[in-house]
This record gives sequence, structure tokens and C-alpha cells, in this order.
Amino acid sequence: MVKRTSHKDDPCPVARPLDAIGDWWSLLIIRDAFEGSRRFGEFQRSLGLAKNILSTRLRNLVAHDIFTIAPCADGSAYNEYVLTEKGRDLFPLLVALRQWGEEYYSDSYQAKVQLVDRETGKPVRRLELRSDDGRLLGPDDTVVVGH
Amino acid sequence: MVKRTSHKDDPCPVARPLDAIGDWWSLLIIRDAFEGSRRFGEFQRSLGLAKNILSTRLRNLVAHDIFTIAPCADGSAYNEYVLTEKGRDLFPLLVALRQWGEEYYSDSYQAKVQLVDRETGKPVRRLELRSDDGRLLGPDDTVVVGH
DNA sequence: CGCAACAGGTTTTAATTTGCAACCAAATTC
DNA sequence: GAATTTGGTTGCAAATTAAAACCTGTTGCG
Repeated sequence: MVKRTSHKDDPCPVARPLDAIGDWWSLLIIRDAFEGSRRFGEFQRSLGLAKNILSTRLRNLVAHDIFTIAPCADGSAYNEYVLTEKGRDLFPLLVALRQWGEEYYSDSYQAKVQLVDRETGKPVRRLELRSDDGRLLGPDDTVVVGH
Repeated sequence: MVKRTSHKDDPCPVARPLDAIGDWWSLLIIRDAFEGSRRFGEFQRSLGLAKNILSTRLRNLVAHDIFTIAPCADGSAYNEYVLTEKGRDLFPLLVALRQWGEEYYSDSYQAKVQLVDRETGKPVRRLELRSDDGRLLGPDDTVVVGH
């Protein structure tokens, strides 16, 4: 799974999560989970990836406590993969990725895929970083300390 | 670069960016750029990755218009890699990744690495998704339309 | 019940990617 | 102007990924 000397020892909080979610598929699997997928077959059909790869990825995500395996809710003997709290906390990250994608990769000619407020049906606001006292912060307004 | 039948044709705005930034190193390179790295050697020393890999990644990032190559600001004959606007717009994504990492992967025993407001020195607020009219939205309060 | 089809994987194998090391040309330093 | 640094490229071995075949337990159905 780990492609090189893993990032576990990198103190940077940007680097360390990459062992868990730093590959192509993991984020897409999590995206699908947010949209309701739970079963192995659902993920596979939706993503069109090889079963062994999905198997490996799910195992890794479970090992990193992003999914848990639970008995299927519909009473069948199969299991389902459900997001843990840690997994659900990836929501802002997925939204950030989605918004960036919407901005730079949406074709004008094809139906626009958008994230909307379920209650009103309106598109959500753009994510924005704010200071402790509420000012809008850009890349140059912040520093990383503790490095 | 592209590991499989690329995501260019996937209509989902989560999937399409992955051709550009969906691998381990690209995000770390971009993180370094936000922290001031510009030259090939800076990235390499900071990340400790092989030169051919860095070379490939930078080429890909330039191809995706996330970096541009510019003559070095300090007057030397070398070039430097500088983030485009598209690249700088990845800031919220990096912050989201960082905040998730801070929450789940920070060792209590080692110096905490934190993103702080340059002006006040205080930690920034958590990113949060809000509806058009300002309500805080979680994963279950949103739907993707246009799929 | 009995059998076909399906879910959820594992194994095998081939192709692709990675990472290390060596090499090299241009620029810079001394 | 010789030595060193910068910014790469190339070749090769090792690791990863992907496709396909295979296998086992479950479910649907007549």
C-alpha cells in the first residue's frame, strides 16, 4: 500500500494523512460513500475499478478507521462499509476538491454537477478560511508554525 | 502519469481534478509552494524525492496550469516554478487536508504544527460549509445534482 | 429442496510506475 | 578556468497496479 518510506514520520499534518487517503481511488470511494454507497458491489459498479484494487483500498481505509465494516442494514448476510466519524470529517476536504473541480473542470456544454443545499436546493457557499476574529484569509495571510 | 483510463471523461468534479493533483507528491509540492518554495532544488531537498519523479510531477503540474515556469526572480539564469491562480485556488483544499490531519494525526508529544493567522498569530478557524443563507451544512444536508 | 445466479472477494500474471544511481550539460563560484 | 552546483535525463531493478480467471458462501426461484 505504502509507496515509499511512508509519511508517518513527517510531522506535517498535510503529509501524514496521505498514507490513508493519498491515492486516486480512496477519495472517490469516500465520495461515493457520502452519496450513499455502502456495499462492495456498489462501489465497484460506480467506480469501475478492479475488484482486487477495491478490496485493497477498502481494507486500507478500514485499517485507518475511515470506514467500519458493519452487518448489512437490510438484513442480508453481507457486510457493508460505513464511514466512521473520522471518515465523515473528510467532508470539507471533499467539498474543497469538488468546488475547485467545479471551477476549473466543468464543461459548459454538459449538465453541470453541483452541490446544493438539500433544504433550499440552492448551491452552497464557497468554502473560505477565516481568522479567529472572522477576517477572510488567503494563502499569504497565514503561516505554519511548529515546523 | 495517468494510471488508468483517466478521469477526464468522468463528469464528477471530484474525479476530474485527480488527473492533475491525485497523487502523493503533487499535493506536497503544492504545499511547499505555499510555504515559499520555488526552485527545483528547494522542492527536492524539502521533500526528499528522486529527481526524475519531481521532474515528472512538475511537468504534469505545469501542463495542468497549476504552476508556471518563470525566469528566476533573483536574476540568475535558472527558472522557478510559481503557482498560477488556479494553483493558488487550491489553498482551501490544502487547508482542509491540513485541518483533518491536525485533528487525527498530530502526536501529542511532538511540537504541534499549526496554521496561524500571520497578523495575530492565532490559529485559524475551522473550515465549514455554509448554505446560501448562512446555515452550517453537514454531509447529510447536501445533495449533488446534475448527476 | 435443488440449482442457477450473484456478492464478495483471492490468486495469477502482465503491464505500468516508482525510486535509486549514474550520468550530463549549462550556470555559477572561486 | 577549474571545480562545484543546478536542473535535469537515462537505465535498470523493484514495487504497484490492473485485468482476468477462479473460488466460496449467499440468495433467488421454480
